[in-house]
Amino acid sequence: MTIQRRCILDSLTFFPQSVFEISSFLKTHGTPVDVVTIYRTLNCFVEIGIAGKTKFKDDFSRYELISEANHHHHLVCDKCGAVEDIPLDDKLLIDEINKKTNFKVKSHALEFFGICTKCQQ
Amino acid sequence: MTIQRRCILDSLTFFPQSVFEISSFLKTHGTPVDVVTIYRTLNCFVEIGIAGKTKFKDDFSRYELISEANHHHHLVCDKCGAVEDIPLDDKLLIDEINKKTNFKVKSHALEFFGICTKCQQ
DNA sequence: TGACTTATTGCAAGTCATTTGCAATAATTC
DNA sequence: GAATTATTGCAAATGACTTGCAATAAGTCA
Ligand SMILES: [Mn+2]
Ligand SMILES: [Mn+2]
Ligand SMILES: [Zn+2]
Ligand SMILES: [Zn+2]
Repeated sequence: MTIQRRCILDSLTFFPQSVFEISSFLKTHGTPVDVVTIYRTLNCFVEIGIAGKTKFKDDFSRYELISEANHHHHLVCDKCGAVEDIPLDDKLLIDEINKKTNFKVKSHALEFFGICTKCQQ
Repeated sequence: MTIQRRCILDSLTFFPQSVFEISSFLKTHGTPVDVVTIYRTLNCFVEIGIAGKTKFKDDFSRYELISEANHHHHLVCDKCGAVEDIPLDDKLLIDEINKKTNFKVKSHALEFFGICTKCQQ
């Protein structure tokens, strides 16, 4: 556990952030960390299961904290790119899959694209 | 409408394929087309709404035909990468979102990861 | 504590999917 | 069929991400 790793961990949220965003945040909060270190650390966090990696339509990865208690899905604005967290009942869907196939579901990504509240005005 | 575009359109399926796969297919079927042309054509197809672009965990894009009548979702095998199409009733989820927020959903991607039938043996 | 071992950092350089510039070629228009 | 316009394919650029490696910091054990 190093200073850099602690800072990266502290800057993670349930809101998925890009490496660029994390890097900017750390720069303006007194502890600049090289992007390479951020990449390596986040990959490590994903492997040990404390962070999740997501990719939306733009093509860079976003990272967020993972917790069983906080399972949720994402509403992504097509206009401004804002991401909203939303808890959804995904049990029915998984039951449906189990009924129809014998694919063994281990994880899932439910993402909805559209226009956020702000951009509707 | 050129020969190349016709060939690319004909090689599309409801099964999402990578540019590499489409390129290989065209090479072994008498009509090699430059990958740049494939990229440009597929982007065009996506813009006019006849093709869909998907990204799974590996990081290259996959393209498939789109049709209202054939709306479906994907089961992606974590082991072999196989993709299975599955129709799912997503109405309830979207209703749930409309009830909880005023985000205006325009499209969605429901992807399930796990182990396919073959890889379970 | 301090010498020793091991893991992490940061820069530079490499990789790989995708995009862009541009001249040659093909399709469309008149 | 000549003139206009769009599409092709090569080479080169881009941009997110990874890797090599020497310097530095953490952890270990007397
Ligand atoms: Mn989230
Ligand atoms: Mn499909
Ligand atoms: Zn928005
Ligand atoms: Zn499989």
